[in-house]
Amino acid sequence: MNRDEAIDLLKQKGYKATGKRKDILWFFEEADGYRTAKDLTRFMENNYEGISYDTIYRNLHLYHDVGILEATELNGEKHFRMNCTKHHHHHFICKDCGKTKEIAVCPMDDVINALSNYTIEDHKFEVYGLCPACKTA
Amino acid sequence: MNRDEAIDLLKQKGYKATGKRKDILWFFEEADGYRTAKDLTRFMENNYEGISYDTIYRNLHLYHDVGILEATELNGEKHFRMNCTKHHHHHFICKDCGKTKEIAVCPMDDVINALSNYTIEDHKFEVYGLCPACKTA
DNA sequence: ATACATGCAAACAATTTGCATATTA
DNA sequence: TAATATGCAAATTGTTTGCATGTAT
Repeated sequence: MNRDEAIDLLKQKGYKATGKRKDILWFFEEADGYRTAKDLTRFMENNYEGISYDTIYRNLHLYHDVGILEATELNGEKHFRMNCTKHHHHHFICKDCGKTKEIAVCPMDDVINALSNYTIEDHKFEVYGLCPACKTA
Repeated sequence: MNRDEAIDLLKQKGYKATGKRKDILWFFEEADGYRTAKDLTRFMENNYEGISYDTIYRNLHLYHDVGILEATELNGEKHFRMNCTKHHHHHFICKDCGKTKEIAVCPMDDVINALSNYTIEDHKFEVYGLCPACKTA
């Protein structure tokens, strides 16, 4: 999902595409990886007129509910990134910069049989470490 | 890891095996699944003379650092369970009761090749849903 | 115009810290 | 006894809420 698609989705669901909301989307589009509420706040302070934390959280929740953002826990903090659900995939996540790389492998096929009497609702497969750039630096 | 092994490990590292610490281990051994700080506190209030939250958190951290407990995020809350690192494996986790079931599959072999210039430090593969018992209830 | 969004301030929850006291090895 | 653990109270951090005002449609 990119910024424009997200704005369309918002409008389509009856939410307003305000300036702050567009800025937030811009931030995540540029980030291309996982970012915290604090990262976002700092960005808004530096590049725009600032934003209050309640608005940050309200919009992070909204975006997550609507499916614009996806969330994960990284280094003990909640992180968000633009959601891409066009095709199912998993991520390598850099612990340093938060950037992600798609992993083609999904292990669920092998698992489903082994859990026949369980109800599977969701799964998470994530690989953590350092990306080539952060590895060098 | 069971309670006695954990106590040995504690002593071996120079920590004291106090009454509260043993109670905490007892709780997690019985639980056989993921539990929150609040779950643990409630247990201590009901079954022992109670415990203060600071002691709860100090010991959860200690146990996690030492490797007695492992942690994960479940339903938006931090959960802990007894760690078993004797053999590498992953979990199905019941969103309702927190109990876990080992999964024999680990997808990492397939992934390592695809990430040759990345430094892989860790990975997480978890399947969430309802266990047979909670499914019925 | 009107429904939704924002900021402010305050509430709330979760977690951590300093320090005095109690406990284990 | 000497080092470590605990409780208490207070501080800190992260997140949420009510309400008045501002803004997009």
